[in-house]
Amino acid sequence: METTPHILIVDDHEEIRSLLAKYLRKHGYRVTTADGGPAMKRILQDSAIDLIVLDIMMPGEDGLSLCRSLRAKGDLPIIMLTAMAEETDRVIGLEIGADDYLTKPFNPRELLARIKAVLRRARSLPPQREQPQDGRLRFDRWCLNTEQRELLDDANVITPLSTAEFALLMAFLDRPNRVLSRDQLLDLTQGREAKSFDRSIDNQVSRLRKKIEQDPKAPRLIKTVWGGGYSFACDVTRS
Amino acid sequence: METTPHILIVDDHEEIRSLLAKYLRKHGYRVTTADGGPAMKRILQDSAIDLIVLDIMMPGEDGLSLCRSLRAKGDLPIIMLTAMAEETDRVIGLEIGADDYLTKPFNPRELLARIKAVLRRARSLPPQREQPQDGRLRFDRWCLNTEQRELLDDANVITPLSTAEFALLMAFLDRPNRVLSRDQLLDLTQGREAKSFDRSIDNQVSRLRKKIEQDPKAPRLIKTVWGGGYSFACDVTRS
DNA sequence: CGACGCTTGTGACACTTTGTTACATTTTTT
DNA sequence: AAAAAATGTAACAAAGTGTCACAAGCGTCG
Repeated sequence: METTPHILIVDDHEEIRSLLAKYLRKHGYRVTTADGGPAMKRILQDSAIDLIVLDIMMPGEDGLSLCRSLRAKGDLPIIMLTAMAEETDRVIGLEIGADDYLTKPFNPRELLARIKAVLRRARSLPPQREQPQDGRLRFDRWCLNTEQRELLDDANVITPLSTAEFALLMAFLDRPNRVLSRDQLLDLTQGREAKSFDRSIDNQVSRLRKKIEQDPKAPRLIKTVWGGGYSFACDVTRS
Repeated sequence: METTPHILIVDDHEEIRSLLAKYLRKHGYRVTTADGGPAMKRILQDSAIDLIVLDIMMPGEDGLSLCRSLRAKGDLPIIMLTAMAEETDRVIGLEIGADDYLTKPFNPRELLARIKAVLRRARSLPPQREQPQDGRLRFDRWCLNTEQRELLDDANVITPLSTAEFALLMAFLDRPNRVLSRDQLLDLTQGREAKSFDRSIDNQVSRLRKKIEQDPKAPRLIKTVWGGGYSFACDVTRS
């Protein structure tokens, strides 16, 4: 079940790309390279990339904005490379959301160590990434078919879910046993920010509870964490 | 409920400890310090630490082995400090499982940036931290299901607990038969510091006693330690 | 086109949870 | 014994939450 991590190197210098690629392959990784933003995006579309090594200094759309847009889409681990030693830029890189950075010139062995460290972190993340999920999530007495967006009970009777309810349930099922704030849920389900006094998540939770809880008044699956948000208190298995 | 991250600094040099503590506090973090492995372990038991800054060079059990043993227990974020500039040692630190490292002397501002980055990464992780076992804690005539956040009596009847009551009970159950100060309990349950004349813990204890004590007026489980705090006087078994 | 149904955000209101205050009580100190 | 410090808890207020009703948006179907 453990597959070799697939690393994407984005750098405009051919020699750096091939040097790093060779080194990382020698250490057992799968490596793909891209010479800039467009190539990177194409490859991300077509492959299951586990980590990106991204040069910050590139012609055209530069590394920083690429990093920003990557971060906006998902949480693919990013290690940034920078030729500048100035601390300011390094700090900016981290604040933008890179998981780590290295200053050129660097020892490939150190890059390797950091890749390991970052991947170790990322591996314990729910595989929410561009994994289209094979499609059946079981929890409690329910089974959610994510492809057909159907919720079946143990007698295979369909309970219809609206779009928003499905999105909310998916958000929970991908992150069980964690407290998710209303902001997070809003972001996960609709990709938008909360207005002031936004009660839409509360309502969706209320509606979802009515459908999946045996006793919506004493919810066992979707727990309220006072002052924190909600937590899906149930084990989820894929099949 | 956004709580301030609590950082533990482990270093045998008093001046470094106080310098870093002061700097990080100025930037809004809660800081506790330890002068070595034993103190570190004690503090980890008693507080809700979010991140450790760990010096690699210390007398006695050194930083590397401390890091290793920490990593074995859970995935508490670790940033290592090293006096050696040799790349080898830095790399070893990362390979052992530190999330990042800094070489002394370093700019506190850079430590700050790395703390931010590591915390951000850790926050999106499932809270796999010292989550003890599968989640059934038995004590007295009760059984607490930590996953479902349900308190059952010996007849399997559910006694509802509020979020704060559950957190308080968990703090006690993880540390039975020892005195916990109000400050510690506040930290463990809410990750915050006490205001002056803060009586919220007293109230929560009072409320919790009403639910789990047979005679709340003569508590057998949650004992008051006059001038010290409270102690959970009961054996707890996991199952 | 228009009526209908479904979905979903908003506002309203009741209810719950929680920290604070106040005061009685207990424990320690003087 | 009186005073001071610490604790228990009822009562209150503020903040957070559950959910009903309603309206706006949207597609369907006649």
